[in-house]
This record gives sequence, C-alpha cells and structure tokens, in this order.
Amino acid sequence: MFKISLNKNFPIYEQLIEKIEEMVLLGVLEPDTAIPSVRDFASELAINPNTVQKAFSELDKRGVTYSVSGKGRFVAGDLDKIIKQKADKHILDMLSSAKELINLGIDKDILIHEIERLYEEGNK
Amino acid sequence: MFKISLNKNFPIYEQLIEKIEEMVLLGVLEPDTAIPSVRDFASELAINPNTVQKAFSELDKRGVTYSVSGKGRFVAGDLDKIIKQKADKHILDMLSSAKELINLGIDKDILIHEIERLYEEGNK
Amino acid sequence: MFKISLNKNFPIYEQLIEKIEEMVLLGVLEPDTAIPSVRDFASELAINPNTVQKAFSELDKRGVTYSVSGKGRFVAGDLDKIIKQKADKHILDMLSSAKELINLGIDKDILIHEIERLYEEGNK
Amino acid sequence: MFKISLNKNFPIYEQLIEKIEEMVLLGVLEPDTAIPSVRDFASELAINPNTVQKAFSELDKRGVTYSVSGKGRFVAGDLDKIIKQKADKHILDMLSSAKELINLGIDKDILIHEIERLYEEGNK
DNA sequence: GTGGTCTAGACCACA
DNA sequence: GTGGTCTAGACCACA
Repeated sequence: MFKISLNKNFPIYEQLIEKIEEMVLLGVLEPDTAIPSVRDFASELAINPNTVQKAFSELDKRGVTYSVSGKGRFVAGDLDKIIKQKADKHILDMLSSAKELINLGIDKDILIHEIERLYEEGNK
Repeated sequence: MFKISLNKNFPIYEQLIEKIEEMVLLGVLEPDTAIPSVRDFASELAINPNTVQKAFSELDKRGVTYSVSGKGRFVAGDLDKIIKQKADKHILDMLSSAKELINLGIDKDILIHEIERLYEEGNK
Repeated sequence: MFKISLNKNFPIYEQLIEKIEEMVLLGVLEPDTAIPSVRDFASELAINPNTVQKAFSELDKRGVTYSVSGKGRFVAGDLDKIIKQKADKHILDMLSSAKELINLGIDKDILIHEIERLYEEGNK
Repeated sequence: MFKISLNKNFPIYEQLIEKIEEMVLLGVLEPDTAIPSVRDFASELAINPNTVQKAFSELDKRGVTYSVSGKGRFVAGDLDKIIKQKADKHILDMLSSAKELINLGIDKDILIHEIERLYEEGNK
C-alpha cells in the first residue's frame, strides 16, 4: 500500500493521516468508495490498530472520510472544501518560508526561479 | 524580551532556539556580543534554567553562539555558514509547500503572485 | 552491562554516549535491534533517567540510534557513514599525538614499531 | 606572545599550561630563565590574574617551572624527566587512537603511511 | 557570578 | 510501557 517510516518526530498516526488524505485528494481513492478497515490497515502495515483508529478519527473529523456503522468507512463525496482548506494552509506555509528568506536577504527572483523550475520538472 | 507560547506541541526550548537564532541571524544581537546569562533568561521568561540551558547548548552546537567558561555566552563571530544553511533549509521548505500546491492543481502564477505581494509589503 | 566512572571531568552522559556508540559500531548491538529503555538503563546503572535521556538524544542526533515514539529506541540501520566519520576523527587524534612526539624529538621508527606491536597483540 | 582561544570546553588556565609547557619543552624558554610575572601575563593576555596563577601553580607542580619567593618564577633546570613523561603520555594517546582504528577495521598500513607522511611534511 | 552536570520527580503524547 | 519535556534545586569548575 504505502510505507510507514519509523523516523523519530513523525508519529505513525500522523503519517497515516497525511498519506490517506493525499490519496484521497489526488483522486487515487474515489469519492464514496470504501477504504480498508482498521484491522486490514493495521495488519497490512504491521502497526497497532489503535494507531489506525486514531488516524481514521482525525480523517473523519476533517471531513475526508465518513464512517457508516456496520458498513465501514468511505471517502467523502464532496472534497472541494477540503482541497480549498489544504491549499490555503500550504500557501501560508510557503509564504512563511518565503518571509524567512526575505529576512535573510535572499532576492525575490531566486525564489520565483526555484518555483518555476519545480513546475517545469513536474511537466516532464 | 519576547513571548513564549505554552503549546504542548512546541517545546519551550525549541521556541527559545528559534527566537534567539532569528535575533542573531537578523543582526539584532551583534557578533561577539554577550547574551543574557542562563539565570537572567530563565527569570525574565519565568521558565526553568534547565530549559534555557538546553536551548543554549543546541545554539552552541549549531555554531550560533559560544560559551566561555566562567564568563558567559556570546554571539558567534562568523555567521555566514549558518545563514547559508538556514536559507537552504527555508528554500527546501518553500518548495515542499509549492509541490503540494502543484499536486492540488494550483496554478504557478498564483504562487508567484503571492510571493511578489509579500516582497512588496516588506518594502512598504 | 558496563561500568560508569564518577570522575567529575568525564560526565556520565558522555561516558554513556561513548560506550553505547562503541558497542554499536563494533557490532555488539545489531542494526535495527532495540536497545534497553531509558528507565531500564537508568536503573541498571543506578543513574538518573534524565542523564540517560541526554545521552540517547545525542546518539539519535549522531545517527547511531533512532527512537520510535511509543515503541522504544533502535540501532540505526546504516552505520557506514558514522564509522567513516569516527575513523577520520581517530586518524586526526593519532596524528595529533604523533606530531607532539615529533616535536619532542621522538624517532619515527619508535612510533611505527609501537603501532605494529599493537596490531600483533590484537591478532593473538 | 600567543593567542588564547575563548573556545568552549577548553579552560583558559589549561591553555596557558599547555602553551607555556610547550615553549619550555621545545626550548623557546631556556632552563633557569625567568618567565613573565603573573601580572604581566594577565595584562598581556587580558585575562584574570587568578587564572594565570592557577596555571603557574600547576606548572610548578609538574616540575616545569619553580618559583623563588621575592624573585619570580623560572624555567626548571632539568627537563629530561618531564620530557620523558610527556612523551610516554603522547605514546599512550597515540596507541589509544590506533586501537580504536583497529577495532573499526582500519588496516595497519594506512596508519603507518599517515605517520610517515607527517614526518615527511615536518622535514620540508 | 557564569555555565555545565546531575538528581528527583511530574506530566504528556504515542503505541 | 516508551520516549520527550519540564520544573525545582543542588553542586561543581572556572574566572
């Protein structure tokens, strides 16, 4: 499915949240489709079911998934709002880094050039 | 001096490291100038001296400050290398956010526009 | 496990770092194997858990070990880089002593003879 | 005269001991010659007289210097024993580093080659 | 007075 | 149970 890193400072349940959210937002998991159960996830990734449960609860809270008692858990039908929120957050993160770079005296053009380079690579 | 947030996910000693490093790299604290003692810092911010000590040790290790046994702690004389490292790290952070934005389908021009706006604000 | 000296000029946490690092680099502790917990170490050696924690944090930072939140601490999987760094450091130390001996007028052959004797002893 | 580094972890009084001892053992300061007074040293190097005093006491204890009350402090007349001790200590240090290198699997020839290179450089 | 180390013990996030 | 952070307070080397 995907890899869990046992790296320090990055809790497993947060990695789970991030990766599942990513798969949902990128369309790998389609809206109103069922996702694997807590047990399946746990045994597949060899991690504690409590950890999976914690990640799922957070995904439900964020509106990325919803659970139907007795039937399982599904990808949310309307993801637009979540994508919007996510994008806003990343914009803020990006500008926060950019601000630090301004403070260090890095020129604007260097930043813009780096971003354009990133886009070009993505289009290859 | 500056404010410490008591958010559990942002340890006090890391906030200290970040804020002092920022003041040093921005030139608020001048090279080879003494910084307040462990005890002064602790009482000023109403935190434990050990917590300050932990932050200071890390700043020493990073080369931002150096301690002189029995005399106190001083801002490092040569900060160029550290500024370089810091800038590299921020570039990577910025591109990481930008990459997420690409994946979400945000157009390049929006990112660049945001960055240009940030620079303009800084120049007001 | 091993002995801790209470010499004031050789902090306990540094002794811990050195001894654990040695056991790791010599292969006594195998890669990706768990090492005893902070609390076990502390009670075994009759020292404070904080002191063990300090040593462990440094070992993590050096890449000798890594900690998994909630699960414990493990020997790093890839030690090659660290062994290389360690060897470089010891070469410099050795040459530093050798240089002092040159300055004192000790003949080169005496040094080389001593080193060859050391290797022969190791091969017995 | 010489430079004092305000580096962490290397007390000023120990730097003094090392540098004066070096000058004596290398013959820069001749046997039974007077050395500068505590006051002269302190003002010359801009350090605390107590610190100089502490270094001088240690040098006396080691037999490198001797003080004549009312007349000052002099380089010892017979330095052979001290040179011998110093050399023995450096041999042990060198072998200690060499031993670590053996443990890390470094070949003997590399060590010997490094030492020979050091001697050649010294003879240039 | 200044930094560095250590102990004792509490509390929290995570699994 | 495991690691990480923090407080309170002691003691030491150094200047």
